[in-house]
Amino acid sequence: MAYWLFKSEPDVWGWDAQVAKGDAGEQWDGVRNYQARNNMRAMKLGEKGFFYHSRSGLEIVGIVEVCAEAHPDSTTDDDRWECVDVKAVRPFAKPVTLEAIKADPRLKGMVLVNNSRLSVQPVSDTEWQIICDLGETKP
DNA sequence: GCCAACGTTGGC
DNA sequence: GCCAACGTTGGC
Repeated sequence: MAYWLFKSEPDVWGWDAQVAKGDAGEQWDGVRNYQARNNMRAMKLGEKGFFYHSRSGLEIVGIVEVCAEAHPDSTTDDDRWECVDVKAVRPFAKPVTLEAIKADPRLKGMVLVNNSRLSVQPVSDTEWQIICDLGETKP
């Protein structure tokens, strides 16, 4: 079971908007980057990911779950781009800020720290556990 | 709002 | 196939 991290600017698509979609979820569209797309292709139904607010907020605010595996992105005719559907699972009791992640030596290897521009990233089991602990939220 | 870092494009 | 120019992302 792999873990992931999804980034979104809260002004465009934030946690509240995701929650409003309920269990039906919503497609994670608009990704136009091969690495991010490949990560989505690798996702399996039921896998979980962090929901991160980029640009303003800069913190992990909740947990989402993949509720549909990769399919064509309906926001473009370009068949190179695919997306998964995700639904909100639960919010973080305590959001985990980028600052806190950077400050934790155990999280030095995170993609979020080393390749901040990648919008859909893998998260290791250990990183998942540590961040859930920091957020006082069950994994 | 700025700008560094990164990815993509396209001329050669 | 190289690399300069350009566009975009995201932390600050």
